[in-house]
Amino acid sequence: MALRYPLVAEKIIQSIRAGEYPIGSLLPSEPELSRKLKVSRSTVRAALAQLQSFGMIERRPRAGTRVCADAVPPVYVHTMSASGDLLNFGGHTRRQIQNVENIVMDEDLAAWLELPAGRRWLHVGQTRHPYDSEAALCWTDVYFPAQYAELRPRIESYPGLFYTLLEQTCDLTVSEIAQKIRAVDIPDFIARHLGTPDQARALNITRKYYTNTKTCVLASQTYLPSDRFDYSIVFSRQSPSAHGG
Amino acid sequence: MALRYPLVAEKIIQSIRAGEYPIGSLLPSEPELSRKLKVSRSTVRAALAQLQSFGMIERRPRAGTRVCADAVPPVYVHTMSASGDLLNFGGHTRRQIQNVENIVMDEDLAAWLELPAGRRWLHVGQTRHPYDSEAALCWTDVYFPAQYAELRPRIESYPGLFYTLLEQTCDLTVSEIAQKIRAVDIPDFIARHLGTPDQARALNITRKYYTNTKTCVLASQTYLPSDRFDYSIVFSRQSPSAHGG
DNA sequence: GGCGGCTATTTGTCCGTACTATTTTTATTG
DNA sequence: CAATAAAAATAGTACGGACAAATAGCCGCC
Repeated sequence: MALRYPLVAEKIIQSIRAGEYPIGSLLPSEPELSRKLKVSRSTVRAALAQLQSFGMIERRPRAGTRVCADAVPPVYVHTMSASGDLLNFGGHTRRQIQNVENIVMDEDLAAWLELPAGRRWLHVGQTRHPYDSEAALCWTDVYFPAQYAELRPRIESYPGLFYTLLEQTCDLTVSEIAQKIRAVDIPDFIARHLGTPDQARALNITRKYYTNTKTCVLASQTYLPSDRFDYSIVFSRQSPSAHGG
Repeated sequence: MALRYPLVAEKIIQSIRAGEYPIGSLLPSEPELSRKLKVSRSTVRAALAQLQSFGMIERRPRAGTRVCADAVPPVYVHTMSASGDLLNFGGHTRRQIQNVENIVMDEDLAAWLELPAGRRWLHVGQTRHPYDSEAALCWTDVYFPAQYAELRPRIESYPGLFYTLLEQTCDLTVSEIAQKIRAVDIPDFIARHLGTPDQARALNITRKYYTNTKTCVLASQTYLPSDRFDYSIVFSRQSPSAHGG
């Protein structure tokens, strides 16, 4: 028996290539494809999931399916080991906690982090230093949900990354990290800690850590003065075999 | 409304950790889990698909589901589709070439791009615009090695990404992309093109494209004004091999 | 014990229906 | 004409049922 959803996927790909659904346009809706191709909506969805895994379409809930390529594009992968650290300071720096306090997230901070305002969080402000100097290299704000207050006594002494502490202590699993990089001016009080001139530029990296239920269990933002840091990644082209399906 | 399948996944993970389903053992069958957890088999399958993407279980048709880890392996993967574009402008912008010229790379530019000075390159300056406006959103400088001058007549009309043009025309394969992000001031002549105030901040993204012989065959840098752009990435925790639909 | 065949089991696939939350479009109002 | 409200459209989720195909274990048999 011939599986249907790969055939449906192939048919849609050929329609895209034939110009029926040009790049940038919306595909017909799932029920419409279901009627047109005479298969159930489940089968259409399985086919579209395959196209999505190929990177040929972008889907947005309640807004449609957009064509973004007419061929299976090469895929580049950046693999990041958690112990290998999310930034470039592997074991080259030590952490220095500057303050720990309970806060209610105000509107400005909530807008910047793209989180709901009004909730209570445990805020940790920290700096990083080279092992051979007292000079601060960068500043990080970390925000734990207030419900995880049990973490507080362990924060100072924990040597690893905070999200691993969270996973171990609170019995949860981080399944996704959303990261945003912006160019900003360094806030004055951070500039004083870091010894940078006023109006200096920095990379601001915000991260939100999510469980598989899409709950944000940790947020952080790091200020990297532009005279000391950049943000580098190497993407490698993945072997085509991984596409097999 | 609480989604069910992530909750089911979490419940199974905790059962595994609690020793109910030890590593190496078979999970109960899908219908059995469906009865036990009081959700439909579809929901069980969605949950197991998530565990599989985490690399915690192995599934074999008609042979069962085997537990192979009691924790999510600490690997985060960022998959970047090449035509699904390296930045956030999918099909939403059009390209406008501003100038094409042969240059010799001077010391300053070479230092910024971290490439050897003195070599000859073909430089292309371009802007990106929304489809419904003439206003320029961002600026990109692209540098081809001068030996690939055969590309020049095709640059204006080629609709896709330049590195794919390079691959097609010059019979080579890009196997690695090195990317660096920095916070900068927008240079004056670019600020004039983009209509941004003087001294405005921007993200500067430089990319170098390498073949498998570690030869740099393309370099680019993009200025993204900080009032219009950020750089977002989502890292997913999953087994690098698991990519199918 | 070893072999072969039968059977229940199990995942993968497919169908049709229903509901939800949000976006997009249309109609309405000031 | 702009702002607002209502309606339609859409992807995501969830349910329950059904069939296919190949495995694994069981039985009897030699």
